[in-house]
Amino acid sequence: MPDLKKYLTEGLIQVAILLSLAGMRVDVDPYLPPFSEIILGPNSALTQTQFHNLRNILDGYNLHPKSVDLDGFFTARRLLNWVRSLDRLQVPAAELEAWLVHREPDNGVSIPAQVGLLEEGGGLEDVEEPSELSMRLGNGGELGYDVAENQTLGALGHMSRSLTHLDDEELLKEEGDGMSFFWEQEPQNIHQEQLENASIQPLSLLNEEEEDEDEFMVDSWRNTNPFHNQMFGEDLQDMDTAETIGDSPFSDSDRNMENFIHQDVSLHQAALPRSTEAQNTVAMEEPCCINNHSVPNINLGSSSNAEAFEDSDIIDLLLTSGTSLPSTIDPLLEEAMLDEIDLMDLALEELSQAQSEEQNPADSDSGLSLDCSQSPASPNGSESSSSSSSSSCSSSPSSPTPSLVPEEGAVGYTRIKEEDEDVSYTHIKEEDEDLGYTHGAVGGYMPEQTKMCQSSFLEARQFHRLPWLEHIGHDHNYIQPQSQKKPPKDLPDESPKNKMLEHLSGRDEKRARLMNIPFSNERIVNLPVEEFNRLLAKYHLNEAQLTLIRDIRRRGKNKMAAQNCRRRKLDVLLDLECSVDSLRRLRAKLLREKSEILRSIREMKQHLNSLYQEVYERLREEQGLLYSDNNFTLQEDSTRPVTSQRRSDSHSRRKLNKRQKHKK
DNA sequence: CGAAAATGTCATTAT
DNA sequence: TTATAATGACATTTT
Repeated sequence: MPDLKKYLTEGLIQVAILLSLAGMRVDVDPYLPPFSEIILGPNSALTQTQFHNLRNILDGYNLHPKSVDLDGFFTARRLLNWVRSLDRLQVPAAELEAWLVHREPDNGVSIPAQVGLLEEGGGLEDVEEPSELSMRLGNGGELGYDVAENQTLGALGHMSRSLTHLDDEELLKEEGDGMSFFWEQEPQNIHQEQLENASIQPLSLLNEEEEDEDEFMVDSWRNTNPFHNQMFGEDLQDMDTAETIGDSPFSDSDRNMENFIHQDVSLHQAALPRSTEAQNTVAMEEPCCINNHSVPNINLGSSSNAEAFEDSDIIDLLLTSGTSLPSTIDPLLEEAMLDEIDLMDLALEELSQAQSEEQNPADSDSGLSLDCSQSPASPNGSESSSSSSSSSCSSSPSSPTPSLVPEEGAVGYTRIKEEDEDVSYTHIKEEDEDLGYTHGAVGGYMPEQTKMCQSSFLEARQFHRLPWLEHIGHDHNYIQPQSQKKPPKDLPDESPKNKMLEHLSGRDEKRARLMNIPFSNERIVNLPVEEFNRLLAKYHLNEAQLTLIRDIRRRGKNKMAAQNCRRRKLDVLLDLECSVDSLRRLRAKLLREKSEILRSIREMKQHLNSLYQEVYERLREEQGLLYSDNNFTLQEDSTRPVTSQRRSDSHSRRKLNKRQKHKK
């Protein structure tokens, strides 16, 4: 009776605390330490076992002092102590929900597994299941287990599935092992199934830069793994294993997944009661308080609040890795990275969004802008640039230009040339050489103008920068060499007509006129070599004229080449910027996913922890035994329900099995 | 008028 | 070998 009274008192206190928390919606974190102390303190009195004494009990064990199993055993003991210390916690579901609701915001995007259990249909089933279990327990004092029940475990179905193939012998696992396996198995179970996702998802993400990353991640996560078991990514695995090793020295190389699973299954059945959830929360928050000396300081307990939990948990995960991780430094680095990452995430997110907002428009326009900056000089160049940009634009927004400029890259160049040539040809045919100076040149560039005008208003913007565009479209590009640059200025003594022409034409054109070049600069520049040579041969030109003509041609071509070159430069620059942006977004996305996964892992562990608690609680209630985990273990096989057995009976046998497995 | 950007030109190299 | 494109560097022009 005194014990019962004690339990009730504790339960009342806990309920009161939870209600207050839920009602007030106050940040739980500050309350947790005292809260857990209040709850666990008394319980610990009942269940606490002197950890150092446990080693004495181990005499029967055939464990080598240095063997991992031994450490694992101790860890298990501590875990069990902790679990039992929580056994009396009974919290209504409503309270639990409140708690979870409160906690969820802390986690931000992620939704804790517990929440999922409560909120989702499967979760409801789970909640209801316990009643059945409790009845079973009440009747037989044993935890019944069968596959069918497992399947009803909704959220836990994932694990249950794996449980179905467990061997009976596996059921006999010491609690410690169970716990350790519990920690260890998760990764394996999950990883094997999900590694593919891990490897694939990032890749796919590359192509999904624009999608809603958060939702995608979370949804996929939930869908694929109701239990949030899904883990992908080697680092996660590493962390998990590391944690296992670190927390529970049970770094059994042969992680007896089956054993673990078995217990887990039975635990599921027993843990389904809502109180479990509450216990989970409590357990999560105050693991070490139970037995500071004995509790394995499950990293879960290390951090009670969500935020601190996350960071600390990650840290724990990373730091606790004793052997599995390449080095202990890596975790530290990773931790630091994670901290940075979280901040970076936000920053990048905002940045990327801002950029996307700016760039998308700008991007769509960027192509235009590029063309604008590039095209003004030469339409040919614009097309060429568009070609280059188009290649980049596939990834970069600059691509829009293609619509304006259908031609592709080299094709664009050639085609443009042909076009120009055609135009020039027509002009040549239609015009006299005299006209060629003015109309010829103008006509030659007309296509350019039209193209430019069509390309975009931005291009037009630059048009008015170019006098020749504003007027007849004369290209003063084909300017004479520097030696010839001065002369035009030195020739103010031209007739008004010449002045006008001078104003309209480039210096090269003026120079050509002065030299009496019989054809337009445009033709000089744009004619193919054959035509050009034919043209030169057609007229009897002196050496000075030929030199000038060749210079004009060279400069004109180089001018266009320079324009193309600059255009390409800009395109490359834009492409790089786009690439950087997309990579940033991808990085942020991956980081978010990573944190989400870590969070899910933590939650899963918490949940399973609570399940263990629940199992022992049930056993204790039904069997009326205040046995300690030291003396009793859970046993189960396909033919019998879960039973508690004196450890002494099964101790050696289980160890034997374990060893055999090790050997395997 | 000066600064910055845009454009042109030359020299060089590659194709 | 020639013609031409590409490009860095510098000059000139434009804003």
